[in-house]
Amino acid sequence: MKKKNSKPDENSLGSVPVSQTPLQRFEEYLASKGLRMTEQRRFLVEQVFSRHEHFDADQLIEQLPRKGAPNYVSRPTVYRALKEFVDAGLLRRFELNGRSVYEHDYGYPEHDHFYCVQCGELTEFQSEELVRLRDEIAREHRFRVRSHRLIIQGICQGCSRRRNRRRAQDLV
Amino acid sequence: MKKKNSKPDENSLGSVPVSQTPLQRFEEYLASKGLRMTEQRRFLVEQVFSRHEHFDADQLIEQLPRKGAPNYVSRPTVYRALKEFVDAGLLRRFELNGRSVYEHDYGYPEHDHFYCVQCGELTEFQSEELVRLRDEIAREHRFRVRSHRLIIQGICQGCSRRRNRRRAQDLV
DNA sequence: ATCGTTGCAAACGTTTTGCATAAGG
DNA sequence: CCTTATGCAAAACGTTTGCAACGAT
Repeated sequence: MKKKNSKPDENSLGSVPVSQTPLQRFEEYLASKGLRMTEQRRFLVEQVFSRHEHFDADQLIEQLPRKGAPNYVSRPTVYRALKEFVDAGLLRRFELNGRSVYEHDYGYPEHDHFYCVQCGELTEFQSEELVRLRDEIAREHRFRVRSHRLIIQGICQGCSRRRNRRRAQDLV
Repeated sequence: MKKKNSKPDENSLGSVPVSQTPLQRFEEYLASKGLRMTEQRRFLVEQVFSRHEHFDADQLIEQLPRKGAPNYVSRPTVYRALKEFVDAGLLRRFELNGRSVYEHDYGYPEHDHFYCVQCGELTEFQSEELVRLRDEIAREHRFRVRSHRLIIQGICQGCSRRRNRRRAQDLV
């Protein structure tokens, strides 16, 4: 699956001021739950926040050292850590084509996604108008909003152009 | 998973006039693809449209005759049929908690969902304003919309009340 | 008669689990 | 020292597939 992420401007809408690094925040979370900071968890936080991109468990594992190498982390530990990261508010999880996809949550502004059914690209967008409308709809239905997930499916600009070009050629 | 569906008024927004039954429409789809109408497919269309509710493959299979009984349909055939129903435009598919969930699409107006993280209830709502905003955002990003999927997570009115009541009791 | 469809069993890919060992606080 | 965390192997989960027998057109 391809991905593209233009990191939205941190100074614009929805951005939460970050006073701690993800690692510090995770340490705090662990402490509050009586859990422990381990080499593996520390390393995984580092890896996960080393690049801002959507990823699934397999993609993360691929970018990690292989079995035998220095910082090897086993598959179950990766899965367990991902769950903790979500609980700790570091990551957000959603589902796409039957697998779990993760993205940065901590210190990252609220946003939604376009999903191109042609090339599989997932692009972010932000809309405060959307959040306003969401809250208004929820209020009307007496629903207490925690969060939401919106994916707009269709054809991205790139694929749209490629498609038209091809269609034009077909006529020649 | 619990479900509740107040079927939105067919005369209101987004509703498409239905000139054929789901079965007729499916027959047309099959014919157009050179596929065949079988007892199993006919029976499954019937079952799927016998009640308007979200369901996953397992829930559907549970409501079907067991192995040995008259209208038994095997698990693989159910899965194959569900895929065909989606292709034929009878059903819409989405993912929730790692499994595929299906809902009526044919003749049913566009809508979105509230998902109560407390009781797992999935409730529908309609908003033409939302569709307008979606299209506007997509236009700005030169994205060609095919469809979208929005789930608003939070606490439903019922759970909200139950929670407050309990909290009030705790104070006594 | 042809070719799509079915049921079975077995495979699949992702995620989770039980358990003995290792290691953080 | 006590308890949580890890790695391993194996299981679990929802879903898909190969194939021989069946059935619609």
